[in-house]
Amino acid sequence: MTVRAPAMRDVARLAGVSHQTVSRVLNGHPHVREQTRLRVQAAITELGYRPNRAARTLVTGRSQVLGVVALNTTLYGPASLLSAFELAAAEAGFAVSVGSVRNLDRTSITAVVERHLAHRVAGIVVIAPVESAGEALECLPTDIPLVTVDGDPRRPVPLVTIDQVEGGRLATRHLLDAGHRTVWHVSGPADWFDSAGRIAGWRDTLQAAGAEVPPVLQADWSAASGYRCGQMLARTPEVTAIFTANDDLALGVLHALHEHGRRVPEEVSVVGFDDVPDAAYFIPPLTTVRPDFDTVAEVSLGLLLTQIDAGVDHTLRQTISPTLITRDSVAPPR
Amino acid sequence: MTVRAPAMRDVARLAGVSHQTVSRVLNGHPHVREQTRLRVQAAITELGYRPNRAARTLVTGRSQVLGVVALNTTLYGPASLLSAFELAAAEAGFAVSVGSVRNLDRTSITAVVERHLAHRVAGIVVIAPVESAGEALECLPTDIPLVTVDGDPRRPVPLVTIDQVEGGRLATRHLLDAGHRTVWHVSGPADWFDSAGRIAGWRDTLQAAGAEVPPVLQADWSAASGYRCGQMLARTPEVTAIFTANDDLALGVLHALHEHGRRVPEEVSVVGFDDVPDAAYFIPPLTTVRPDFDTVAEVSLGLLLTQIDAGVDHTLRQTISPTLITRDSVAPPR
DNA sequence: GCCTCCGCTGTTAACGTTAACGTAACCGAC
DNA sequence: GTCGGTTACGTTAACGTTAACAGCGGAGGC
Repeated sequence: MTVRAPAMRDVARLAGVSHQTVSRVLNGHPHVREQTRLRVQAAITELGYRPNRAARTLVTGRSQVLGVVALNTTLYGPASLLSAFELAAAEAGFAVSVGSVRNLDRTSITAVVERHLAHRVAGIVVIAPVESAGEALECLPTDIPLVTVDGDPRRPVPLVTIDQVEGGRLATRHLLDAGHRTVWHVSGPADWFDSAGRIAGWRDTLQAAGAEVPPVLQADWSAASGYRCGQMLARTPEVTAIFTANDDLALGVLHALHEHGRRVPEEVSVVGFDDVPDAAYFIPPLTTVRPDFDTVAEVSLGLLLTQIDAGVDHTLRQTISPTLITRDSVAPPR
Repeated sequence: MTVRAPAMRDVARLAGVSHQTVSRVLNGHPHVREQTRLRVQAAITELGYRPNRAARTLVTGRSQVLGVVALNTTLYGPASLLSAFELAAAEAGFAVSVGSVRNLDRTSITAVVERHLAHRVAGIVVIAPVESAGEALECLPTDIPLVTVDGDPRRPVPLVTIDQVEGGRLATRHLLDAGHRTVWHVSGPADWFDSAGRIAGWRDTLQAAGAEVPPVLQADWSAASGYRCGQMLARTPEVTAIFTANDDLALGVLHALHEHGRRVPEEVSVVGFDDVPDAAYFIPPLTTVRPDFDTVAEVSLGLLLTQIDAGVDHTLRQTISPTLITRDSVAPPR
């Protein structure tokens, strides 16, 4: 038989005060005598008292929990983001409840959001950079703080995002600067905003330089699909420079190139995106674009917290610029 | 001014019943007339009513939330596990609150657990396969359902784990069967149980075969440290077979071998662990050991749920066997 | 000396849900 | 026709916390 966990009134009784005074001590209210505060704190530690968040949530109407809606937390990008966000939230005294979603469809996203809402989360972060996520957000109660990460740039929702366009530019410009006449692109799935942004940056840069714009090779985010695209690219002699929408795709491309005996970077240059920890040990070490996930996490948490505290919806959007990491996979064309 | 969210009594009033009847409908209790149930359900959808989980938690004493304590959710293994667990939990009607922890030290692990306890989580999963996590668990209230994943095999706590020893055996035996006289090992950090298990399996197999047991090269989990070990290995002519404790390490080793002009698999064979999605596109495609994270997630959730429902602590331990995935990085020695 | 204000503390009433119990109505058995 | 049992509800009382307000001293101003 387990005994009931100690509640506020038990602490109060032991300290010889009312439960309200205990509450005041716990919440750091002013107007509590130092001596009383100490007595209460002693009682708390003696009983091993832990405040019941559920009761607090019930009476205040808001929990100290942040809900996250994430798409595929197995990928390096989302996983990094989630981890960074969780750490930042913990520092601010918030717990994080993740709701992964298997599919991109609207109903499953809505279901996850509903679950968060039922728990009366203080705010929601949506890390689901696809069209359907934006749609699902449309028909949501507007009275809850919400931040979208890598979401739809056109939607009137607070948004913090990696500057995908800038990333695409960085990669493409780097290859052009190395002397390549044009750059081929292996993109991510069409419905991801990440893909669209990177394509836009790539295309812009090409056009601004007066270079020919080759057709986009569309893949998913996997090395396997990168490999398939890479096989086509490897067979096309005029291809000398490739920008892939992430590092996994780059690995697949690298592999296909290797199989076809096309040497990197001597014959073909490759630039990736993400700077996964492994990228420096690809063969050859991969030049890539590094998004700063820590900053994205901090900024999005900040946006969420200001909404929670002030109740204001600034409809801000913050853009974090990525940086180019140069390694050995780029060289001038022969 | 936002209006108060509808509560049970609002639904009850609209449906012309008592709030208790609404509760019964919501919880699927029997003894509710079909007609009444429909009236209530209609009222629920009309008002857009969402039950308040906090109130439920308060009165029942248990929330429908599972707490996870995880170490580094950026690594492929933990990320996969977490994602799989979250999906499984959602299906069972549970939300998942993650508590990442930056360091391995006991206090930070305890802090995360305390946070979960304050939220009155229904159960806790600890995915922190290091010594210090086990210690932190020692001094925890025993009245909360708890499952350890990849934890300390010696501790009397329900545990579900990949059979690390078997994985080490699988890899080593495969290399021995290919004709190698012995197998070198690049291990993970010393305080991880994963490392210890894989080392044990490797050593056992070597000894059972009467092969010489080379010294262990200890690394962390990163490709960078794999590369450093790989450089030493590459300079040692008698090395013909290497088993690395994960695929990232293998990538680093592969890279070092390539740099030193030692061809894989012609001169040196390599086997990894984890089967990350990229492994099939390493150069050469990596033979590796695949743990079944989905099963681990399902089993650990199952263990947790039986503890929650029955209140029993079977102190079970379930071991999930990994499988060998053969690709091109292994060949007979010359 | 009285009135006011402020620092400190206690009392009471919510918050929204479930558990426990009460109460009709109905049904079949004897 | 009474009795026990079942079905279909309603009533009341918790759960543990915070908010609102009340009270009670003592300090300071007139």
